[in-house]
Amino acid sequence: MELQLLDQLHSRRRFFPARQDMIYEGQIERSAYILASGWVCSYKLLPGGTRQVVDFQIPGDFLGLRSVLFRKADHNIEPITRVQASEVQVCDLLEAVNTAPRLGAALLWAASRDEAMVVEHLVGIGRRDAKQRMAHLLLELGARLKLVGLASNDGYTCPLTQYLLADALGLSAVHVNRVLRELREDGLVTFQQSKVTFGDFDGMVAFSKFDRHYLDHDGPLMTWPGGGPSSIQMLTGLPGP
Amino acid sequence: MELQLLDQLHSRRRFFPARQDMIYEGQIERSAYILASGWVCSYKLLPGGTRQVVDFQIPGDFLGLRSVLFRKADHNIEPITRVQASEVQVCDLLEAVNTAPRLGAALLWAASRDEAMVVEHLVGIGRRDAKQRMAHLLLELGARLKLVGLASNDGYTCPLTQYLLADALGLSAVHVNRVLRELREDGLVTFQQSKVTFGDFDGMVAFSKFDRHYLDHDGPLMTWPGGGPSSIQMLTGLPGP
DNA sequence: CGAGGGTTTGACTTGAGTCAATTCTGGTGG
DNA sequence: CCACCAGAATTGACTCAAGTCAAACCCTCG
Repeated sequence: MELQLLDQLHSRRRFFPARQDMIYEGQIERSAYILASGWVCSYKLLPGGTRQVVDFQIPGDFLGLRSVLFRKADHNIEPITRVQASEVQVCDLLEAVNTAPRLGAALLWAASRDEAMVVEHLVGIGRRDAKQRMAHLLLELGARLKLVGLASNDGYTCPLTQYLLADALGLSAVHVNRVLRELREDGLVTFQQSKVTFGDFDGMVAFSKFDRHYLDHDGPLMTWPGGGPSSIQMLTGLPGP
Repeated sequence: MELQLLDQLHSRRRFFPARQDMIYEGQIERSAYILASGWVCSYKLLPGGTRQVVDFQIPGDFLGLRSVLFRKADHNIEPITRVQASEVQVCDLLEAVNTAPRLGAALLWAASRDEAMVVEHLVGIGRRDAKQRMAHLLLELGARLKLVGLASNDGYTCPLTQYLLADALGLSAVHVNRVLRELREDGLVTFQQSKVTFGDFDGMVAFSKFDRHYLDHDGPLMTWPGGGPSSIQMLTGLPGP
């Protein structure tokens, strides 16, 4: 029954060209999306023109939850590549949650997982140096992509520019370039031609003190009778690894 | 009826001495708290001994939601002062949510508001310089304290040390001291003897580009029939301003 | 009144930013 | 198929914000 509802949520599938905001700060019409293909980033603009990328989302991610819950979106969401996504409208979502309370639990859990990721990002920017931050980010993206079958331990395809990396890591684009060169010279990772290639995966993990624990908290605490797939997979309909 | 449930949540009231963790990373017993008096901070430790304070909580704040939803707490929570708080146990919370679905909506909304605050913090650390970050933090704390009647536009009592400020802002304690001196010399704020005193409130707002918008998103989208108080106030039982 | 946090300051170092010039690349239209 | 262009990546030289180290100082509370 919940599955049926989820199918409905997936009904309105749309395409978005790169660089044209799907959601912008202050927007009133509220809708969320489930990413089917392509990458997007959520960011905030500061007076002064600089911006801070809060997170990147990849296929399978649910995005814009906060813009649905609040009256107005409090951040922007922009496709990095051409993107295919299922629109989820407020009313549908509300209805679904009312009909299937466990879906609400899954949402709450998903929101918390989101927050955990933002917290990890915060910690990185606050207390790690540029090189570690970069290594950490590349590993995190790899781990997340692997969950949906888009990466291996060797590496993955990555459409991010050095400007985007800079805005995510709180660095300047120039410094991003220097840091990437250092990592390459250390034989840890190579990021060229839109490809991330790990030269020494274990070395990366050790160097960046990467602990993927925060990515895979177990599913929602209100367990499904019969122990189905994790809530996030139910939500997004993507297969596991 | 919901009110009755909330009363139950407030039943187990406890005291905690300063500096002794209420929740620590990896902890299995899961419980959350509603802060009645005193200040606490939630933080993460990094290998290497440094730490990053994610947020401070003040009376009326609900804390530890993520530590309840996940199997293990993913961060630490430490009282800064002696603290009085009502313990909320997982089972009670679950029961309450099951009995009153709207409470679940309120929780979801509260979690999102939390995330919005962390995002704002992230943006600050990523893209604002030390002086602006400090000004912004002092204003934010002021705004939040005013909501529960603990601050005026003139200032407030603040138990934070310069070390705590440093760990929150991603700075060194020494630099925090210098930045506070500069702000004082500019006539914007004074922070001495555990008192924050605004010298030029409007100047502060202008200088730090403070926009309190993110603090007061309107209540949960599933509105209470009859339009009662906002969910957060319902949750915490504290009066509005 | 002494001790131990917490605060202040100065002197020096360093990670990261800025500016500016080149080179590389992928995509486009002729 | 190729010349061309815009955006992206690279690199060097210089600057500056913030960190580190170290030494006082100063509350406050037992």
